[in-house]
Amino acid sequence: MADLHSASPDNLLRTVGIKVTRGRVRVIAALQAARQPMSHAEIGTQLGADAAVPLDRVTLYRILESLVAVGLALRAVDTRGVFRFSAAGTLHRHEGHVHFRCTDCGGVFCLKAAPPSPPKLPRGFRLAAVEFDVRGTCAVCSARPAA
Amino acid sequence: MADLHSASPDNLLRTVGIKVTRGRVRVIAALQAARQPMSHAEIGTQLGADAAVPLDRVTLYRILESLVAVGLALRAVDTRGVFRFSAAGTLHRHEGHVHFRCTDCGGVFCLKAAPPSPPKLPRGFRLAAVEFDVRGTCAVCSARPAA
DNA sequence: GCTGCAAATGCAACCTTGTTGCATTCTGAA
DNA sequence: TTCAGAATGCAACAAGGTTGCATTTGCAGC
Repeated sequence: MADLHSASPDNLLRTVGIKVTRGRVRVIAALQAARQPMSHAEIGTQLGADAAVPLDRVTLYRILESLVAVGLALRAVDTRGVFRFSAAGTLHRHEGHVHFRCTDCGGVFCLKAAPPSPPKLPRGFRLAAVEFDVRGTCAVCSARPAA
Repeated sequence: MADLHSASPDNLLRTVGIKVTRGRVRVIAALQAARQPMSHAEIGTQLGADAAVPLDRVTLYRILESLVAVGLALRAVDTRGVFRFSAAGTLHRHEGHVHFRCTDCGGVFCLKAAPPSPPKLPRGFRLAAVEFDVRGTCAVCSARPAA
């Protein structure tokens, strides 16, 4: 399985089976190059500066949405309530392990730990998904002095 | 220091040294009565329904801001990027168990199961909170035929 | 290399959440 | 009772995010 950081955007898109468009390729490249999760505004600004043809605001939202849907990107919320996106670490589904979410930068990190088994539900309840979220401050943000 | 849950809103406000106003009293009462952190919109709706005189939107923001500033309320961001507020000290109530979120009606139910222990973190990471969210359909919504 | 269709895009308008400025009202101490 | 400063209400604004719809484009099938 391809590594999401070294693989080319084109191949990634083909692998997951969604159309290869210029916008998606540029967004994936930007996310791969970023060291920190980026907000929608940051991605838009960077793409606008990099290319003669800026990407439409709404299209960017929809591209990010589609990337999150197929697992190529991760979405988190920072302390100001703004969505931040990052390239997914690996191509395998994000069901088999646990996420650490940095409440400062919005980064999502995949932990090695196995997720716990779902608890017993009351009668009539139907289980759809289990999410084990660990929150705190990542190494980079911990080292940085508080703003 | 008085218990933040049993103490009357009036006393709490006097204790921290800010003015006792009708708006603040109502907001604290609502937060104390809530079982879950409430969004600004939820508080506004509830106060509007409870009283003949609804609280101004901006005033509610400022009341919440002042309560957070003096430590009577806590502010967090939910997964949709919306601020949620809770009476200070209520958080410990929700640490000892697991939540089930109904994706249909949005209801939150507290399960009896004990939450799993937090996994080992990489070097430099700081743990703040662990959230074990189970999602699905609650008994009522499961019984009801799909819309 | 065409063709057709679903998917993706661009544009405009809109909604929600949160903030700022300013005039008015109210709290609480003197 | 008085009154200064804090709190409130109203209007307007800003940022982030979503929806509807017409147009363009990727790509599968021929």
